[in-house]
Amino acid sequence: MNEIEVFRKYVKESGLRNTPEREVIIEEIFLTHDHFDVDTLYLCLKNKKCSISKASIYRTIPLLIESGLIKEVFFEDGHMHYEHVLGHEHHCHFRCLGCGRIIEFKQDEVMDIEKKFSRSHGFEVTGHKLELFGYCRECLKKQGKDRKISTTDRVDID
Amino acid sequence: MNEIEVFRKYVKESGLRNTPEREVIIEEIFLTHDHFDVDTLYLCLKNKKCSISKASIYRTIPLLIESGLIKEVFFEDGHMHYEHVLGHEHHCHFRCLGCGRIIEFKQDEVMDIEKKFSRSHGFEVTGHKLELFGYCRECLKKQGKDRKISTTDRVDID
DNA sequence: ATTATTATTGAGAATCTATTGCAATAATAA
DNA sequence: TTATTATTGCAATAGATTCTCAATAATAAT
Ligand SMILES: [Mn+2]
Ligand SMILES: [Mn+2]
Ligand SMILES: [Zn+2]
Ligand SMILES: [Zn+2]
Repeated sequence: MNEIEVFRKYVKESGLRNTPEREVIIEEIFLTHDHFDVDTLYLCLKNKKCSISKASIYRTIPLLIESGLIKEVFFEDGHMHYEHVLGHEHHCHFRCLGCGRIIEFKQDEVMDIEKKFSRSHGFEVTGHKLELFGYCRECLKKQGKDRKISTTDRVDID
Repeated sequence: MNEIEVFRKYVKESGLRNTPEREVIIEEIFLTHDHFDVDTLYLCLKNKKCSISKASIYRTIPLLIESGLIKEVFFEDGHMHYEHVLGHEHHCHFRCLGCGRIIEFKQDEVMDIEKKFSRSHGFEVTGHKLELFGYCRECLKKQGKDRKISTTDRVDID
């Protein structure tokens, strides 16, 4: 099932109605793997002459989250940023405090943390969000500093 | 050094000026370990007759973050929530999707993830934010469901 | 196909959060 | 004590999101 089919199934089961506007929004979101926000999505569609009102975009986003197509990634510059989920492996984010760049990385160890916490508390853990902060290599170079090597660090770089 | 002393040092070194308003804000924040937002902080102070304008609170928060006294914890209900840092051990948060409750927990394994990422990318990692999502025991009971036990789960509960 | 029902749309108004301009005040240094 | 200027409170403003409402259109029923 692709994203459109998933959404059609979702609206049917929820007693909602599908519309061309919603499918245009979904198609635009799944064109790239980039993070996005409401305004850039709105302007993208506007430039492509398939203009959709901001109200409709704001009203569609909760449906896309509910149907598992997208999720919130981070809040920045006064508004939320999203990414699509379907067909995009789960990953974590590193944010460079110097240049603002976001780097994605996969990390299976977080699953162990989920399980450990779930066991010890008797809770059901359905997901997580992990964000690392720091400085990317370019920003470290720019400052003339190399990465701080901690004493517990291995010396060989893999 | 307590929080007031840390802040006095910070304003001196930054060429700013300390004020009674700022110290009242800091004292209120460090009265409890609860998460807080601007509005509850504002109303708390208003009720205690040491009213301070919202503008001053908004202007003070970046200074408190910069001086390491507080940090952003999560964005919810359309605005940011904070917690104080000094004298409060670093921890992660579990958010119950049923009742909205936030549960704090400590988790050293994230440090390993930081180091691993730092080594493999040559970045400097200065911090992280880990949030788990799911359902707390009370919410699972309310739904008549127990926690799903995955096949990889150990059976003995520690 | 036609009709009835009602969810959805777009435009703008309203709301809410956060920032900013400004005159009065007050913290620091001279 | 005086001079300098950061800070304050208030109100105005900006920006993000939600809401109102009339027109439209997706679905179900006939
Ligand atoms: Mn991502
Ligand atoms: Mn906390
Ligand atoms: Zn960078
Ligand atoms: Zn709960």
